[in-house]
Amino acid sequence: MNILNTQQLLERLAGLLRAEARGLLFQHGLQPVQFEALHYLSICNRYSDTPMGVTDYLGQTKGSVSQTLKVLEKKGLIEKMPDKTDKRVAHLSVTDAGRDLVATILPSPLLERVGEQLSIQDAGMIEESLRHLLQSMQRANKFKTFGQCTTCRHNIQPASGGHLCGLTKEVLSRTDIELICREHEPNKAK
Amino acid sequence: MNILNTQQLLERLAGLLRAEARGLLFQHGLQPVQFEALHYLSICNRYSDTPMGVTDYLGQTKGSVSQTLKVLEKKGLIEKMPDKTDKRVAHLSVTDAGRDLVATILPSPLLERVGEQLSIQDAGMIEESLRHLLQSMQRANKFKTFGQCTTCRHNIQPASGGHLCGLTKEVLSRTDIELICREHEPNKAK
DNA sequence: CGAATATAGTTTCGACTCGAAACTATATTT
DNA sequence: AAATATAGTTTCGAGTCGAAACTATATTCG
Repeated sequence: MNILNTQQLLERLAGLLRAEARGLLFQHGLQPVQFEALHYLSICNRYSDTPMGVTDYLGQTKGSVSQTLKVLEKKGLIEKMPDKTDKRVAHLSVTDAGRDLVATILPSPLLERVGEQLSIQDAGMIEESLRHLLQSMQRANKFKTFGQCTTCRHNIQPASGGHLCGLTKEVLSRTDIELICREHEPNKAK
Repeated sequence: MNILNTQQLLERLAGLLRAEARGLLFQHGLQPVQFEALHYLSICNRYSDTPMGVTDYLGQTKGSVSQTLKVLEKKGLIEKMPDKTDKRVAHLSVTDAGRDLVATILPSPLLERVGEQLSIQDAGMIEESLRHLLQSMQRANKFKTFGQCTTCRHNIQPASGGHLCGLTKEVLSRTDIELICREHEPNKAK
């Protein structure tokens, strides 16, 4: 396998999809990250549809997410409702307009056109190849996702500030947590 | 073909590669887009190693690109040199430090490990699938492709041997044709 | 119980990216 | 020679994001 070539192919494929989404999103005045939040809210369960849920999913700070959600709400794509029992938490529901928007972006119209033009065999081979490759990459990582601490369930943020890895019990510097980790395990919805 | 599923696979694959690169890049204080510019300069030919070439490639404004290049130059990763004949244009060359940096990011260490573990047949099928899918998507779209001369309709191979660019009317060396070009336009669909 | 602490979320501020437009300098066209 | 086009830089304003301060509500613990 020509590694560089394969990597280039993957990146250009993903790049085409991202460029298409950016273009469609632009017509609605939305940023990619804002759409990611909207998409997440359209597929997450009722324990995960809160600002903190989005924060965990996106791996950003809650301050940034708060602003992202403000935009989505102002555009009428989501609605905020207080939790019945815990008055601190808010639940976010995607409006009909929001769901319509998600449907225009996903699945990719470009990829759909391609799918129609490919033969059944070609399409099957492509899908099988992608699945095989992803499996291999996960195996090469020993099923680890190599993410950053902000999205890792081992990460603990004590009141004293800074970060602590619950797995190694070590204090992590600002630099540490930007790096990807072999022990990374994604945060699960709470 | 399950479009949504295929799209998800592509995005997860690209996401793994991007997360890995982000982590490595952070150690050098570089943004992903800055590395993209550096990488482009390390593989483009002498008609394309200018600020405008980078601008076309990145799809940003020349103002933004100017700032990106300023960062790369300040870090000693590229060098600027005036064109011999046209005093308006500058050529950008990647320094040894720049090439070293590119080499640590590309090819992906993760993907390299995967390549070692796959069988020849599996690897070939994956690569072929990706190429097939990208071709289909590029045909369904009409994006700037920035490819090599071998796939460019400007490329002419005279009987005398060697290569000739039909656009610039210049003879191209063996190394020339390995580089990607901003003027690249794909050959008619095969 | 009440005080300390933890948690959900918002607001504010500063660093940074990016696009638009003004600007300089050189080439090309008419 | 003048008008126009092109390469590139600088400036400015809008937007994103993280850090930290802040509000409000829950939970823990002495």
